[in-house]
Amino acid sequence: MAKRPADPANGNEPAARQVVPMRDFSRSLPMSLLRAREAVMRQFRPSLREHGLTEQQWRILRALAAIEAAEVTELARTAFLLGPSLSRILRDLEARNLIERKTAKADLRRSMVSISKEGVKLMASVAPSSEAIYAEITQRFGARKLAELQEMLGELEQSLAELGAGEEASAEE
Amino acid sequence: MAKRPADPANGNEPAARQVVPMRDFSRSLPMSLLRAREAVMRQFRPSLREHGLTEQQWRILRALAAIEAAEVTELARTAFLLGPSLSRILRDLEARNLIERKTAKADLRRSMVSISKEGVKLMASVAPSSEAIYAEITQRFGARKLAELQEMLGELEQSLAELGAGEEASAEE
DNA sequence: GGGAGATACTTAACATGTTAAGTGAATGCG
DNA sequence: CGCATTCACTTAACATGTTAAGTATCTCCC
Repeated sequence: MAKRPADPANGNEPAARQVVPMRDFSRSLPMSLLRAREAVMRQFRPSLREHGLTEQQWRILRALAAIEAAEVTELARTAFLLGPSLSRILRDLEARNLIERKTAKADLRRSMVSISKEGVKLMASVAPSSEAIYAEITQRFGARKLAELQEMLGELEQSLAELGAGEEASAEE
Repeated sequence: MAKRPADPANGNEPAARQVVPMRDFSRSLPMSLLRAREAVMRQFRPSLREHGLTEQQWRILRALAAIEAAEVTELARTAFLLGPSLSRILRDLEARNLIERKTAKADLRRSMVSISKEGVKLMASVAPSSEAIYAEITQRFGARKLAELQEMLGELEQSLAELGAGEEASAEE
């Protein structure tokens, strides 16, 4: 193994040091978004946890609270969850009696999901602290800036929505 | 009661309809961030997938490519992964010979992780398309707006970092 | 009206997120 | 020195993300 010259600073022998040219990793857009979201969610998680809810379960309850009932697919779109995740979570929420399910009469494939009374009660117990946290975030960051940020995020989403739609050219089979 | 009046439109009986007052769900900051990030990652995932890498594995390789070697904890911070996730992924990356590990001589608890030659080779094969995608995103959204967005995201993170640090007053034990 | 294809989910399998507990090694202090 | 504490990581356990398959139902066209 006389393969490498001695390393002056320490006994290690790194295989590479900036061999592949790329942007600074920590400043990439995905990382920025990830970190920002984590910073926000970190504020909410403890409160949700106290009430025995995960972030996703909370999303589902919130989505359901605003409407009477929804098909699973529609709910997935609203709560921004993939079908399989939603399936599992609905199973658990139903077991906890937080939601109710009934298959549609007209189309036996569809099932209509709605929040139960217990679900509403749970939501009511979580909402105040959740709203308080959101208010605190808004105040810290600034309401105007927050609105601007959300505007930009929406535009970003728009820009990319067009992109991801019509092209599956390269390595699809 | 007669808790609820009959529902005129259909045979269902929803337990609640906007019973708990909350902001419009789809416009909450966490959702905006989640959707934006998903829109971005959707662009990258296919390319990574072709090379047999997940998003997180790619983050680790990128982080390692810029430095010679790093302790696991340091790497977790850089790649923004929790310890347990990182442990598993490192185990797998090591099995695939994409990284190398050696325990530090001075402190047997620490292990120094570095990217291997194979790892560098793999990175080199992914980087071009990854950079191209990033360039496309930048162009679509606008370089200036992108910079602004990242600036705001950083500020948001800052605002909340202070908040989450010094307070564990309420229901901690 | 019958069968091919599309739909609405659900299951399965594997990877990661998240919290708690475990393990071995270093540190500090009596 | 001895031992409790802290530290760096790993394992474990459970929930979700992600893709692929499976299942039942529905649609449409011949």
